[in-house]
Amino acid sequence: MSDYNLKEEVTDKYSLRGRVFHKIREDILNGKYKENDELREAAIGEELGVSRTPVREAFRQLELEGLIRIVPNKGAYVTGITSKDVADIYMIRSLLEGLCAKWATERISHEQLEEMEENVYLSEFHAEKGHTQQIAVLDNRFHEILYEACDSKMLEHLLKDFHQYVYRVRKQTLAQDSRGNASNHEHREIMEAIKAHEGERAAELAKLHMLKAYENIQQKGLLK
Amino acid sequence: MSDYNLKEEVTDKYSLRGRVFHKIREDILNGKYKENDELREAAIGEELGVSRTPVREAFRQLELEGLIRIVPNKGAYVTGITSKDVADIYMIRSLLEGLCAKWATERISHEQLEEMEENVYLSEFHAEKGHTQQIAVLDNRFHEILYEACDSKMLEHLLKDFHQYVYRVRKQTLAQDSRGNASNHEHREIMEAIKAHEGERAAELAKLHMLKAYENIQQKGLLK
DNA sequence: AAAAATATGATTGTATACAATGATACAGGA
DNA sequence: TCCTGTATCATTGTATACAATCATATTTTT
Repeated sequence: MSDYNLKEEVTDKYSLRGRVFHKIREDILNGKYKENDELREAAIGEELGVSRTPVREAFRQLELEGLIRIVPNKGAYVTGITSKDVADIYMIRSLLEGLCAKWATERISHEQLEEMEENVYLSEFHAEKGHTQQIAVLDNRFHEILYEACDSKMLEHLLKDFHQYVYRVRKQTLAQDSRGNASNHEHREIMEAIKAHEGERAAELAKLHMLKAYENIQQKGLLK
Repeated sequence: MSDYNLKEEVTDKYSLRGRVFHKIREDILNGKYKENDELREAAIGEELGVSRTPVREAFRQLELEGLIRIVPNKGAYVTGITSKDVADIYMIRSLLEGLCAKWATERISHEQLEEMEENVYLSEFHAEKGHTQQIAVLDNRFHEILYEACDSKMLEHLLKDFHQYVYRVRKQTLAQDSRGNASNHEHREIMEAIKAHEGERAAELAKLHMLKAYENIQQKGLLK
């Protein structure tokens, strides 16, 4: 946040430093490194076949993203997400996704709208077949399309960061399915509101979509 | 934001790396390094009396904060803020400051409320005397108190980042005064709504406060 | 003279060396 | 036994050395 955090991802995605950064990040989000685990520069460097230098630089970035906490002269520790953090993020996201949907209504390109429609159809198809894995991927993509369609680098970056940040929690929910149908229906409604150029309705629906997603997480008792 | 960008500032504020980071950041926000300036690792390291290593690490963080843009194998360049960026940020901030004010209403401590009241009184005093410099400082502080009072590390960090990010633009507005009285009055209204435990009203007022601040920037033609 | 190829210098990227710091284990004394 | 001081070791912090890359200038070729 810090920062609105507006890093340039595209340019460095394939540089060595970029790869180290993305790899560690992925390992944290996927749960390989767990809450309060200590990350040692040398060990990770060795594992990735690089020296400590790029690892250290990646650590600094991960700290700013809030995934690790660096205690000077001591070490780097994976930060935990408290249930309050998750609650806060979903509340913040509900506002921002609403704004995003409103802007997207005005600014979405033809191609983006088509991909969104396709996404909704495909997701409904996979829901019938019970393909939870594909539904999860499509759910992620639906929101990404929305973020890109709002045509605001600031908002897009912010929402993508939050989206990733709660991934550790969401992973569990998505695996449990059950909300898949409801979620798909909400996606369809948002898409149709955007298609009909009803910005305010799209905003309201996107906002509600987030609040319901949070309720689901909460009810399932996925949070401590 | 990225941010959410949730760096740990306290722990490293006085480490060497931390100092380098904060110094460069300050130099950018204060305008010493201007839009599209190229920052050379060696030159800055020499100026600060350190080697390139801590400078590089600071660069990585500044990139994530969106203050500079790193082109691999080429260099680091100060990012410009477009007028659209500013517009987007103020729109986003209006939503988030609203949420912040609502939460603050429920969670503000006695000490924080007292400091806020004092802040409002002092600001009105300095406004009468025409002390623009003090008004600017108090204005910054008013919002910081609000951010801290909402008792959400996530939201606090996000808002502080945005606050800093638009500092480059706001500096000019604040120097021009003129909105000082209106702004002070809005601060007072927000404070009183919080004091009266009227969360929704505080939210609405805080939201409006942001939108008016943006209108002011826009009208003054401070943006390209 | 124009274009292409090459050489030169400056700058970033990475690895490594050394210094500083913190944690742990052990020894000595109360 | 418990506390304290010291030694040792692991780890991070910083500086430096070298490699890779890019921009520019120079030379060569047509």
